[in-house]
Amino acid sequence: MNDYLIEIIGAALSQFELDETPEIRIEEPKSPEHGDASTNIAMMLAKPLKNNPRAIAQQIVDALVFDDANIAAVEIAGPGFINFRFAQKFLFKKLADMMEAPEKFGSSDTHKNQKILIEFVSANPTGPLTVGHGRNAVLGDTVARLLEWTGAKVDREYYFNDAGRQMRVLGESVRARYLELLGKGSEFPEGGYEGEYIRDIAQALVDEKGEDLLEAKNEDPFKEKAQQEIFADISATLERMDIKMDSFFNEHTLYEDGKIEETVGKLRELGLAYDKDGAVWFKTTEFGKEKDTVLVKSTGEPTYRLPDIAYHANKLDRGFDLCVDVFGADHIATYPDVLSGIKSLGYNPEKVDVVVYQFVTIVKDGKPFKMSTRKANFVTLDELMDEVGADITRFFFLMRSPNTHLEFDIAQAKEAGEKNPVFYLQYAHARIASILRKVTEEYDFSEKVELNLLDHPTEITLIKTMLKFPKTVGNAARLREPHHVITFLNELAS
RNA sequence: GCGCCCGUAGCUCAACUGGAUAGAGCAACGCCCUUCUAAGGCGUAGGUUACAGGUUCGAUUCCUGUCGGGCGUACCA
Repeated sequence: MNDYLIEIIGAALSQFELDETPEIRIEEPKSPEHGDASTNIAMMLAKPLKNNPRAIAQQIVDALVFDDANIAAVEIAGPGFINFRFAQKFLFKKLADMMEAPEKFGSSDTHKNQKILIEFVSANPTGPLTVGHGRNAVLGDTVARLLEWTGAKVDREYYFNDAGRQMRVLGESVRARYLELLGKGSEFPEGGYEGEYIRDIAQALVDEKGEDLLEAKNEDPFKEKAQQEIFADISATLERMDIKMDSFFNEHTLYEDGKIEETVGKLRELGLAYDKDGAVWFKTTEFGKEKDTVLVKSTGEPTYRLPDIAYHANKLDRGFDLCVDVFGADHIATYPDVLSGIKSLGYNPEKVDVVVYQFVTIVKDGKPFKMSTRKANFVTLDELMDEVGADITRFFFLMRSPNTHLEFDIAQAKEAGEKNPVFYLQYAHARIASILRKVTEEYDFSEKVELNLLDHPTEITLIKTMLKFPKTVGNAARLREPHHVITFLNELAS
């Protein structure tokens, strides 16, 4: 429809002698009094034509030639808007189109033929997923679905690292609990993981191996067991949320392939990496940063930045047209460095897109619930789902724009009445389903349906609202902001 | 200090990326229903969009500055 409007307006504009035709933009007015579509073109032309907008609008309208099967009325309003009212015939035609393939309604091909990799969750296997990971997981999965709906081929990838300091501490923590369980009480490592799940893993080891591990030379067997158990736990949690990963990428492989070395080497050649104080530094000052950053510590161990750069290069090497990363606000600092890195290596940084989300606060009994991972009084994603269910959990995580802080009110989520936005929508769905069931008992829909009977103002409004769905999906996908869909559903249901 | 994000009704958040009269849900207030409590129904009120400038026909939206909050600013991830 917009294309049609642009076409007829464009034709009407030919009466003016313009050096440069401004872009004709079609908008949907907020208020139904202002019609179904609107353009500000007359206001845009006020300056070049040195005439007042309303007069220009009048000239355009006078020259407008249109098919009255599409448009019922054209009005000039306000400072110079030209408003169009769609003909009912047009709406019914759209409605009929929609009913041709209802399950595809809203999908589009704006990302057709695009291969997109979306990386999310990416929690290292040091403990159960928390609510923070939950927002990440749901956001990532939903953005993936939106991209699929707009025609893309999407791969979901989980990036993790089972080496490194964190995992060592994890192994030590398990070992300490293991010794404790066998009555050989040792000191608990400083900064170790205190969560109850560590004890469970240790218990599993005691059950399996008895005292065999007392003589273990290092924490490796403990680490391995922990990783295995925790990963199983994470996978189960994701599955519970109906999230399926296509691939898991272990940071390890970057070392095995020599990609880490290669990356440093290339950066050195480019003069962007240098040695100082026994460490290798990345000249981030070249990219507008205040300080250079460390790529490889003096211990020889890389910081996370280096593998991140190598990983993104790897993703782009795999031929994806777009790589989307989902991560929390606390990780934002590495992002510019990664972009600088891959740009230096000759990749197009525009192929990397980041969805950043702000933190989640759990509100319990009307008060924010303070969480600390180290003290293990965090709320796990599983606990949250135990409390309110998987669907509601997903919904609440999507309800808000990613870049605002999210308050997850447990009481509201558990509320079974209309106060709970999830139930509000579910009721709407249930009632429609019930009407459909009743109606299909009495009527035969294989016959042609007389859509013209749907001429009550509320029915027209409903049709118009429904027709906004494809645009909503498009926006949500493009902006990677799933909450637009929820906002839409609320409008539809009300 | 510097960087990113945010500041909208009492609270939690929308506002289709620059449009016309800034919208929902809680909470509040009023009425209806009710043996009481709870729930429910109808309705009302609630705003200088943090503040000050700027850009233009038009700003919650873009730019600058100020104030306030969150997150970073590690040879942690």
